[in-house]
Amino acid sequence: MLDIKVIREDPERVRAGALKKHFPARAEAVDRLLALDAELRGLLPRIEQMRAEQKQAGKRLAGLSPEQREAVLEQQKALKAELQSLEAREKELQVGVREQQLLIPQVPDPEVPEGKDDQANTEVRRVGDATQPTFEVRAHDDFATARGWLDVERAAAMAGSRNYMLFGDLVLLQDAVLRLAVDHMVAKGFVPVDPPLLVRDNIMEGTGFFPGGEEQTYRCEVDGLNLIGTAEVPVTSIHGGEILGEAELPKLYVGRSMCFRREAGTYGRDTKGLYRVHQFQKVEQVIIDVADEGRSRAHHEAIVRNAEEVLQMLELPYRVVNVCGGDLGVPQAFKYDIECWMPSRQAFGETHSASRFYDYQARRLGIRYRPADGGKPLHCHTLNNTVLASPRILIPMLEVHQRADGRLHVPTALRPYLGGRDRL
RNA sequence: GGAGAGGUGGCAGAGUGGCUGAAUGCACCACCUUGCUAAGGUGGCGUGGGCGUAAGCUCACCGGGGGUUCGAAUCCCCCCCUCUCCGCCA
Repeated sequence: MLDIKVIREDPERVRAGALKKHFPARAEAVDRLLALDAELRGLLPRIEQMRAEQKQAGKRLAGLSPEQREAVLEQQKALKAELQSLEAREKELQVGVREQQLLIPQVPDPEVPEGKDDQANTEVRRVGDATQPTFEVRAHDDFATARGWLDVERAAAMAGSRNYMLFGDLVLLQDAVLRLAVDHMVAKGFVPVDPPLLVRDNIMEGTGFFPGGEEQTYRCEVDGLNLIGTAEVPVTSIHGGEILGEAELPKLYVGRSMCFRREAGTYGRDTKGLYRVHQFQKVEQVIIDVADEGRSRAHHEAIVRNAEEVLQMLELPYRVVNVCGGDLGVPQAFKYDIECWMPSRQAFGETHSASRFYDYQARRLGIRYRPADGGKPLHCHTLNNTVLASPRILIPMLEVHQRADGRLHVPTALRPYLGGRDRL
């Protein structure tokens, strides 16, 4: 969430930010917040004064008093009754302020393009050769099914649509790309994490997925737990509620986990193949560092490069796009997507998403650090980016590396993970 | 699942109804001392909010939420977590 002081100082900027992200309803939360906040601040001095009075009288009463005690007690009771009604209102206001504050989105950075949806994203750079080969490339799912590597029908029969089963070499290939991604990040000093997949509501809230993302989340109601949609959730929350030392920062983590998404409201979109599915595996990089915009920006560029390096090792053509306002999530200030070339679509398809949040998540989660000079604790900055998500990454793998003979080319960097094989 | 014990400031650890926002130690910050990456001395040092140009004043917070009381870290209830023992299962 945003610092309430920031909202008070420049509500117009915050409101404009919400509108740039195409969240008109959330923009209105700014006004509701300010109204509640104003009432609360009007009430607080009165309440505080009464509490101070109560405290003082109580202390005097402690020492000694024969029957004078009775009179004071009467007064105290009257004071208490009045105070209680004011406190009830205070409580309401505080809850209301928090509710509205959670709804208010992070303000997008100035260089975020205007726009309603991904059509308005702007290309930053394009890497690799996306030209079509001479033979006719089969769509990834047709190809994989023909090879006996994929069965969507049987998966759907037991689990519904948007499910899949992988078999044989495709399972091994998936493990290989995931492991390559983890190894790449570990070599860069990231600590690998195998996190909980089921988390409490407050963790979903802290990372900005709740409120708002409930529909996309599988929930285990009897236990009050939610299946994570990304390792970002538990990994960013590792230091929730803590005050770190500046010397410990930055924290570099690479989470590897299953991810689950309901994909509600996406009926009819991307129904074919492995593009949009309910469960997948993802390697995710997370950085927690000091509150410095320049450093956040530098980290952001670095984590995009990390993902690009993996794609280059996988010999996949891709482009990096600057995500427009309407395509940004609630907590993000800026986001790059990486899109891999997908021959069957004759288009680039999103495979990665790199976000910076500044202190938005850290404020919600209570991740702070004590500056080296010993000053007051500050909220950290957080960032994250996909390193690799499968099976979506298998789409370009199966199409770009498909060969005329019906076999699959194995990129050099991947061969050590597949027993040295160069074709599958 | 059953039975106990416990959750206090960055950490360790006192505190069982008002004198406690909280002893003490460590860590940390500032200054001083000291002939050398050690040791010592003095002072400071929880977090968040409100009011104030400021100095400062004030309120809340001792796992979370309710309650008792004029007054709760301290008493009662519910929940969460940790540890130990038993059971169960892998």
